[in-house]
Order: sequence, then C-alpha cells, then structure tokens
Amino acid sequence: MSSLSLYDTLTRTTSSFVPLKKGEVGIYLCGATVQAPPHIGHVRSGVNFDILRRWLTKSGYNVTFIRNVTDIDDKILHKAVHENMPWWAVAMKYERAFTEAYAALNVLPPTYEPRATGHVTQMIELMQVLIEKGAAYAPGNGDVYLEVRKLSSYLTLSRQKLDDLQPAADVDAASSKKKDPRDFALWKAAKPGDPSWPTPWGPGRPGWHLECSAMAHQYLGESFDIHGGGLDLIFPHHENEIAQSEAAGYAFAKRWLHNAWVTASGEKMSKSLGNSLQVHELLKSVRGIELRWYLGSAHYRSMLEFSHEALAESATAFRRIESFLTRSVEILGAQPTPVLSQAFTDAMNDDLAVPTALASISEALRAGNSAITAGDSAVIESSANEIRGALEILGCDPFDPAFASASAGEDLTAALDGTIKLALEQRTAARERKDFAASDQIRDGLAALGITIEDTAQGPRWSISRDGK
RNA sequence: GGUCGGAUGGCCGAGAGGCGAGGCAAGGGACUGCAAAUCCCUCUACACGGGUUCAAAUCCCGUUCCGACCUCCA
Repeated sequence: MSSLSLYDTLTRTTSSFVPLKKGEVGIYLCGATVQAPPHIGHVRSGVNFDILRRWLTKSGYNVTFIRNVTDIDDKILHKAVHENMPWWAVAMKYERAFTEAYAALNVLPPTYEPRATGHVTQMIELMQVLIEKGAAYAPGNGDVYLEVRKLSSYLTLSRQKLDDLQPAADVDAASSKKKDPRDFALWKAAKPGDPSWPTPWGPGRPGWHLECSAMAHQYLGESFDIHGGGLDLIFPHHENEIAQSEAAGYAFAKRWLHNAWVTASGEKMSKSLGNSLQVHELLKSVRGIELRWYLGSAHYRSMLEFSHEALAESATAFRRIESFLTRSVEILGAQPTPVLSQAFTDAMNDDLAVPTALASISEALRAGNSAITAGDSAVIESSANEIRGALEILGCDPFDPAFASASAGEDLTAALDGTIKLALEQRTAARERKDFAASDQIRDGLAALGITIEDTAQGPRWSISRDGK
C-alpha cells in the first residue's frame, strides 16, 4: 500500500503527507467572495479540493474541512449600489448561487462554512494580539495595518522580495498613514454609508485577509495541515494570511495546495467572457455529474483549457462509463460495490494524479465491456466494482443519491419503461417476421423522441440519449 | 522591472533520463437484417538551437511564443 504524497507550494516540492495529529486532517480552503454568480473556475477549486477531501477520508482520516464565505468586501458593496440592494442581500444571493452550484456538482458541504461577518470578534482579538506584539499599528484614522518590514518570513510563499514589488497604486502617498506603502490593511475605517462594526480603533470593516487567519484559527487551531485555494491567492492573500498568523505566534498551515485555473483561449477566466461560463449556464448543456467529471479530469495543478467541444467530448466519455455501470446492474441485478484498485490508489496517492487514475478506469471499462459480450459475470462484477470505487472518489458515482433525478419520479420512470417495452415488443415481433420496414419505423420513431434502441444478446434495451437534464 | 507557470500527435490530456499513459476524433475489421452499442487493429508526438549522456520529451545553457501574479481574483 502506497502512502499519500502531496505538493507543497511553500517548498515547491512533493513530499509525504504526515498529519499533525494521527488520523486527523484539518483543511482550510479559501472559498468564494460572494459578489457574482459562480463560474467554472470557482467550482473547479471546489471540485479539486473535494476530491482531496474524499481521498483523505477514504484513506482513513477524520477530515475537518473549513471553507469560508467572504460576505463583506469592496466588490460586494459596489454590487449593492449597482443592484440597488442592501449589501447583505447581495452577499446572500450569491452565496446561495454558490451553494447551489456546489450541490449540483456534488461537492460535499464543508464541515463548517464560516462567514467573515460572523467573526468580527475573532478578528478584533487577532488585531489586538498583533498590535501588542508590535506587528500591527493603528495610526488613528480607523485603519489597522500590518507592518510587513518587520516580518522576516514575509513573501516566502510567493518567493518575492519586498523591494521588487511594484509600489501599491491604491493610495496616494500623501494622505496615507502607512509606515510603508506595502503595509496592508487588516481593518478599514468605515466610510460614510459603509457597513461597519465597532472596534477599539473606531467603526470599520474587515480587510480582505484578516478573516481567513481569524477563522482558520477559530476552527482549526494555531496550526493545521493543509491550506488551499486558487493559484491567484498566493499573493497577496495567502502571503498576508501567513504574515498575520505568524506574527500572532501561530504556526499556521503546514502545507499549501493551489489549484490552477480554468482558462479560455489561453487566458484566465474573467468577467470579460460574459456569462457563458457560469455554472448555471453550462448546466443547461451537460448534467452536473458530467461537468464535474470534466473539471476533475485534469490534474489540479494543471491549467484546464476550456472549450465547449472538450466539455461535450468529456461528457460523452463519461456516459460511456456510466452506460457500462447501468448495463452491469441490468445483468447482475445489483449495484456494484465500490472497490479501489491498486493502480487507482497509487495514482491518487501520487499528488492526486487523477489523469493517471482515469487510465485505470479505461482499462477496467474495456475489460468490463468485453465481459458483457462474453457473458462473464465475475469479470463484469469486478470491473463494475472497481469503476464505481474510482467514481466515488472523484465524486462522479452515478448511483450517488446526490445525482438522483429530481424531476422524474419513480412512477413516471416505470410507466415510461412499460410504454417503451410495449413498442419494443412490437418491433421484436416485426423483426421475427423479417418486416424490417416496420421494425425500423418503430426504432426511428423512438429515436425522434430521443430514445436510443440497442439490440443486445439479452434483447433490446433503451436509453434516453438526448443531451441535457 | 521582479516572481512563477506553460508549449506533447487532428483535438483533449498524463509522464519527467531508457521500456513510446489514457481519452476523443479518423480509417480499417469483427458482430448486426441494417443500425446502435461493444470489441480488435491502425495513425505515434513532445516549441526552436546548442550541450551533457551509452541513452534526452524528460537534465543543463540559450532563444522564441503564450499565460499568471506584483495589495482585496478560484
């Protein structure tokens, strides 16, 4: 049995994963800033880390998975003006959109999902510690800053030098109270009309970075195993989290994992691409399980170049796997029992090498399909078990109730099945009397309704072939 | 300017010194009344130029192109 190795952005190397506490893993994932509907880049992060979580759980760890919601932020405030809604209504609206997207993709709910606005107390406490230790200062204008010059370890995650950074453009130096232009705001004084919370330094609202340090500390303690997020968070967000937390005396994250982007036309996804790559839009052309399969199929550290063609192709490949499992149930009369193959396990243990793991599924699929032709139920069963075991880890198990069709009830399905079987009996009769015109008419008629007929050794079977949900 | 990635066959996408992942598409074959599904076979690549080595897609040097971050992006 191999053991898990994971990459670490801090060391830029892959190393054996050893938890701080035997049998336990604490993960903090930077979740969404709820200021717009989720696009597939956002949920790729969710899917990638969900696979990590499932794999750790399967490996026997008790995983505490914290994924925050940033529900107060400049963009949310702007959006509130734009949409003529209170800022908290904007945050809630998009938080729900994210929750729905995660659910559609079978991303397991976090152990806890803390909101920034619910942790102002912890943030104030953290700032007090930082000020006491001399790492932060409140210049009297209501802001609180972290003094980055004092931190020798600052910028080690992104491997930059403080003096090489381009000077921040956010402040006109004249009015700034910062000791150094690169000092960053832990807390921002309230401007007229802004939401605010009372603090010892005056009313204000959280800076972007402070929340994560405060919440990670609250739920995972001074030190925890894995901190994750998108590549673009390395600097400044994660760098600043480290600065705040270490200056407060916490050891903080032992390992950093960052997922790469979904790109379109070689570029990182952005709002300029419009709404077409929102999860909500894409789910009109493929099912959630298919979108998840696509997003999870590339290695988490590799860029995934999005195209509608690639997505459609990926969905086709997935249906092929799903179709085998469906047929295995028809033949064996029972759902497969998830089993992990050695090849799959080894691949996953190698820094979650999902693409390699998928190759093992392909092999099992071929063996399983051949076994159907040969009527070898032992091999059908073992192949189906192995495939289901793999799909379960990838969060793409078609038997998972999370993917159960919400629209068609069981009664309806049974009625449809009976109806189609009547037609198929007619067709079989026609074929037996070699009236192929009549049999083809039935098949074409069903095809026009989106129902595909396949003649198998066990007789005809049908499936709904139309795209969509 | 600083930091960090990437370039693999028609397409997607792994690998990271030797035994040429896998998928999709395409062509051929088997099966079929014809299909569909399935299986078998074929096509075999690592941006460019040097170098190291018995051996380089993989290591080193250089070049080109693409991308990301550099204070509120997953």
